[in-house]
Amino acid sequence: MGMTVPPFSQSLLEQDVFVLSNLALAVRRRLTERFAELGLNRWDVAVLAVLTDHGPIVQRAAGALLGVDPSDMVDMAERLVAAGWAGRERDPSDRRRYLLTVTPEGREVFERARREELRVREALLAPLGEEDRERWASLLRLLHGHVRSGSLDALL
Amino acid sequence: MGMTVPPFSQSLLEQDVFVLSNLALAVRRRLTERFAELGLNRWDVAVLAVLTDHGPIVQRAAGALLGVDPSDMVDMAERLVAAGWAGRERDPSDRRRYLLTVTPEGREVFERARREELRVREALLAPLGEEDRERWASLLRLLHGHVRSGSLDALL
DNA sequence: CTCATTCGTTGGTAACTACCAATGATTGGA
DNA sequence: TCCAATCATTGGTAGTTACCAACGAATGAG
Repeated sequence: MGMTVPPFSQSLLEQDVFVLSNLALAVRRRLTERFAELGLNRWDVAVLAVLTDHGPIVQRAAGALLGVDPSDMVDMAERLVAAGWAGRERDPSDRRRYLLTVTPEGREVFERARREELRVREALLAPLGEEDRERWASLLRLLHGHVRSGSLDALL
Repeated sequence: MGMTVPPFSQSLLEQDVFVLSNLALAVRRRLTERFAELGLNRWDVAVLAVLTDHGPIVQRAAGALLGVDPSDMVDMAERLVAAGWAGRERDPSDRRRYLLTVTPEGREVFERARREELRVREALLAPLGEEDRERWASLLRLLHGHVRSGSLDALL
């Protein structure tokens, strides 16, 4: 029996937080590998998502949406521009600002990234039936919203 | 309305892998903070769990159980020994080896860590009813086992 | 016009994760 | 006895994430 993976300690498997982190890390790693095959890293995808959803957007604002420091946005934006996935132009009405836009090529590669995410998700949810998939999706979003709303802090 | 957290892009929220990663990261951060209040980092807890579950264990084997490089185990073990949470003795039958054991103080601090995990878990699951909690726990472990068994690789 | 503020940018720090090569002490097999 | 393998250890590299201070260019308020 191909037991390639080292078994964890029972004491760790009892900790939901540990299991959750471990699961997320493994899946994220998979997806990151898939993204890499498209020449994308995770930040590329995140920024492309923001540009796709929020039309032309000021570089600083895009960073704020992702919780990224303005100084760290510089290279991220530059990467996308260099790859031809994003356009960067001075805001005519405020020449300090850069307006970032997604290019057609950017939309295309982002679509491919979405499809990769779907494939990884499918592989993850493979052992689940339709009902369980819906429960999982529902619980996942519920908990995510709960945590992001800050309620978690209040309860601790 | 305290909207302190920047809203994510819809395109990112549609990606389960992203949501999962984000959720796990936030919860893990919380727990890491709690651990820090006990003077513990995440590796301390993980190693203590291994020592608790697998009696006296060879340092290298403990590392293997956690997927940690032998060279990286050195400092982790040293930290626990210095804190009085673990004992480290040469294996009488093979003096190359170190046998790591958890001390009573180690068991105690690990128990406290477990309680912290429970508190963070409780805060996370606060919006869920009893039924949903069981569903969540069940799905979480099912998916974790699925991923760790390597089935995910095969399906991609 | 002056001045405080904003924006992008440069450059730096710190912690963490994940490797890898080499070495001395020790072991066990040939 | 000799030699290959094992174990802990040292020291090194590389990538990621998350900060922070400072600066020039540009803006807008007064």
